[in-house]
Amino acid sequence: MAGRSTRDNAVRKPSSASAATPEATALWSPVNSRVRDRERKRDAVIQTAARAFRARGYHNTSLDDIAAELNVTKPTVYHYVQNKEQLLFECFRAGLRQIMEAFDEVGSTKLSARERLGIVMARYAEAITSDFGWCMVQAENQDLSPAMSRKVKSLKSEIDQGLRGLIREGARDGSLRKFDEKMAAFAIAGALNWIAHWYRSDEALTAAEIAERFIELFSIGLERKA
Amino acid sequence: MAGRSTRDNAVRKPSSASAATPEATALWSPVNSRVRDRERKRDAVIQTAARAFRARGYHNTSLDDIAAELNVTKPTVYHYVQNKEQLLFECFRAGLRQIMEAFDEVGSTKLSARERLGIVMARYAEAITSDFGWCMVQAENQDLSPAMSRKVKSLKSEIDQGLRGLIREGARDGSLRKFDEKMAAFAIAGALNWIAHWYRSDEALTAAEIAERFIELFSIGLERKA
DNA sequence: CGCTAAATATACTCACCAGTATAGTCTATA
DNA sequence: TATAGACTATACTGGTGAGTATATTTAGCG
Repeated sequence: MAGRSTRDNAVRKPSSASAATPEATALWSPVNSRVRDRERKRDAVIQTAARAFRARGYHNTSLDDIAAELNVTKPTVYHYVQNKEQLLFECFRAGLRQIMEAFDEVGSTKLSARERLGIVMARYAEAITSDFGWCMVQAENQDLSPAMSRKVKSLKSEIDQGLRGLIREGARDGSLRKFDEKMAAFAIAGALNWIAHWYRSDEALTAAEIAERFIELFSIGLERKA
Repeated sequence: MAGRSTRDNAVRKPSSASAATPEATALWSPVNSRVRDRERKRDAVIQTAARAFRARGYHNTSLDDIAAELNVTKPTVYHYVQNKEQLLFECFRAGLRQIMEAFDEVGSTKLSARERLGIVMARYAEAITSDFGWCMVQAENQDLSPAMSRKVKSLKSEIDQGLRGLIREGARDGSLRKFDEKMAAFAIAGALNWIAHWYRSDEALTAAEIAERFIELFSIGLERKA
């Protein structure tokens, strides 16, 4: 659908742009517009799968369902992904990427660990409320082959280590008090991941507002100051 | 297995206990020992299902699997539960019960809301680390028929309301500061529920120890006191 | 002992669905 | 305009697993 309409006007640029460097020419050559098109379609497949998985669950969504939502048939879906499992994995990875980006961005700043943790939590919440976020949380190991499961676990562990790292740094730079990193990271990740279970798009609060409250809660706690 | 061995010695008590009241006699009559036996077996089915679901996931566990683990065949399982969905629901309910009991116990004490919240959280953590706890967390709506889904939702909502209630009371009795109840309840429930995703029985910390740390975290937070 | 009901098993049905073999169609390009 | 290959569809296979029809055994009970 989106692919069909974008393809036509992208096709014949190269003939007029042959003065550019070979690399640039290659970028806009028809064959590469096809490649980009393919990627765009692939993304659409993954996005549609994510929405379907979130709506009905992974096991209750057949590839025929997904194909139907894309107005194509099953073999077309298989033309873009190897199998259903990989589809879930791609959804998982898309959600993960958003969170990893937050760590990357924040890693190159001079902010205190506490401030960085807050930023990561906000981006985390944003990611979790997306269709991909749902897949990230739900992509439980039992749905995946051992090989995929290992991959997922190691990627999830990166997030966990990122959180623990920030908490540890907070103890060093004095912005956070000393506390069992592992438990703190699990508590924060749990609270954030759980958003995927209750959040609906008609929710009164946005992801940013939810994150704001969570940050306050994990910062100063619930106990009344004596 | 368990059913087979317990049946034999439970069967012929009534003959020697016929001096008791009719009610007591009835309690120990063969027909009632059968009833109790049936319930015990049913519990065994549910317990086994919970363990299997936790180990391999709901959709990757067939009723043949469960039957095999009980050394019986599928129709026997169907003799104790109506269908697979109900099996999951019973597991869910077993986990839920433990948490509801915590609320009940704590409701009749004179403790501060903060103290009561701590006790509930500890029992909650305990429940979540059990096989039933896993089912409770995972029994997502997409696995259940609309009718069951509604039931599950309303039961889950009771827990949520219980948590919110304690937080609200804390603001009244001065043991907790004022804070968005809904978000606080979601954060706490999320952190606790998430335990089911990472906890393994060989975990260094017990459920009680995890709860202890979570309680501290949610009480005073991570921020270093200025 | 013989009847009744509970408990369990054998041996199916039926639907669903992941994945594929095969054959068309369209498009860029030589 | 002929060809290669990218894309998509039709129509299948094969396996799995929920649920059941039916028979058989076991245990209580008059």
